[in-house]
Amino acid sequence: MAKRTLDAFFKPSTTPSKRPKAELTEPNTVSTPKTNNIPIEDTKSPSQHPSYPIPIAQLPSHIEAGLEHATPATTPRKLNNQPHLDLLHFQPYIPRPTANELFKFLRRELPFYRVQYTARRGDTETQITTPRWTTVFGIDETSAFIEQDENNLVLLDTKTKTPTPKTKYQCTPRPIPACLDLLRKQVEAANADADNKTPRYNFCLVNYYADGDDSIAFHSDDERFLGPEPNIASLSLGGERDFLMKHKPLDGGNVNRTGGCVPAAPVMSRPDGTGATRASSTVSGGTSSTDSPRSRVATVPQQIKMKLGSGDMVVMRGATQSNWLHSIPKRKGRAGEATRGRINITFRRAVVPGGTNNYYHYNVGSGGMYRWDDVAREMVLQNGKVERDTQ
DNA sequence: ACCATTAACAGTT
DNA sequence: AAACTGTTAATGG
Repeated sequence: MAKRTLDAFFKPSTTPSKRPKAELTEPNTVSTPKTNNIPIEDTKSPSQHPSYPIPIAQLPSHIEAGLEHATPATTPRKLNNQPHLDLLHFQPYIPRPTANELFKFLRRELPFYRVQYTARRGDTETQITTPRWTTVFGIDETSAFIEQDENNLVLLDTKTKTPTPKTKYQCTPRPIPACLDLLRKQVEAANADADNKTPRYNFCLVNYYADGDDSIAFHSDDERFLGPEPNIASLSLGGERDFLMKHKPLDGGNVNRTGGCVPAAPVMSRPDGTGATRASSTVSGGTSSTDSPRSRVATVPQQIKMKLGSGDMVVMRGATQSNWLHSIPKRKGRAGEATRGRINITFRRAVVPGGTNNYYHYNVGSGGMYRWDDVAREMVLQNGKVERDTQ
């Protein structure tokens, strides 16, 4: 393993393609194969790092094989037939059986959090418990985890190539573990454009929707810390859930913006300055009879509903985030579908430290860490050990 | 086809 | 943002 130089790392070719991305991407975690009598695939040591509350297992060889040989499982369907809409839907990206195995693996191996935070609404403060389980890994592009000695990742400032000062972040950034980093590389490759340019994600957000009560409200991932026209790949694993999209209101008025994977930090306006993103209404459809005809005009919100099944991947790009809202609504346990548990993994690229702070704040927070308990069949707070937690 | 019940949806807090 | 409330739509007996 010729180890690349720092310089090589920070100047990852501007040459698109060609060189396997593996060369360009952040090294991640240990990879010390033990050569015993056991198949090396099953002896790969877990990803470890001081920022992790627990070691994170590597993918079982059968899942890894499935990912490498059968991905993408289908050619994506393009959805760009509406204003500002530009997305790809792989149905699926990972073959269902493999996706289901991956779902169980990640649910069992990753640390999750039920983040609580306060939101200021005008003059009132409300306590909010995020209605889903979350976790996150990654670092914005102003820093990078570099393999210093063997199996030792240190955080360096991208420009100065010197150790990142503790004061740079209000959180403890964590490198993307090997099991997710493999996915990251493959998803990047699957997104090569006509010029063979691929996105370069540096963040991996994971959501676990345990049942139909877990959800995410309408929002856009359009914070400035993602740069303009962000490319965000969203992978679904496990139970099927509805994914809703609707165009942001067109009319003037309005203020708020929604942000990122949840509450955007401070309010900011869209890159184009119009700054409006709301989850409110608009409507009309005109089905109702009680509605007086005069009261509706314009703003016909086009709404899209799609089922996201295990292994499906949606990639939102271009003007999508600045013009569309999306959500995973609550669902009653009907055909048992919404009760099956679903994991969503999103890959994205943050360009400034504010993004890192925001993501760790809202996806890890400062509360306890939970892990899936296969016997109890639910997330269980990990007591005892722990934990110096972020920040 | 009708009614009763529940889920989805729009609007407010 | 997310919970809550009132209204409409879907469902199923």
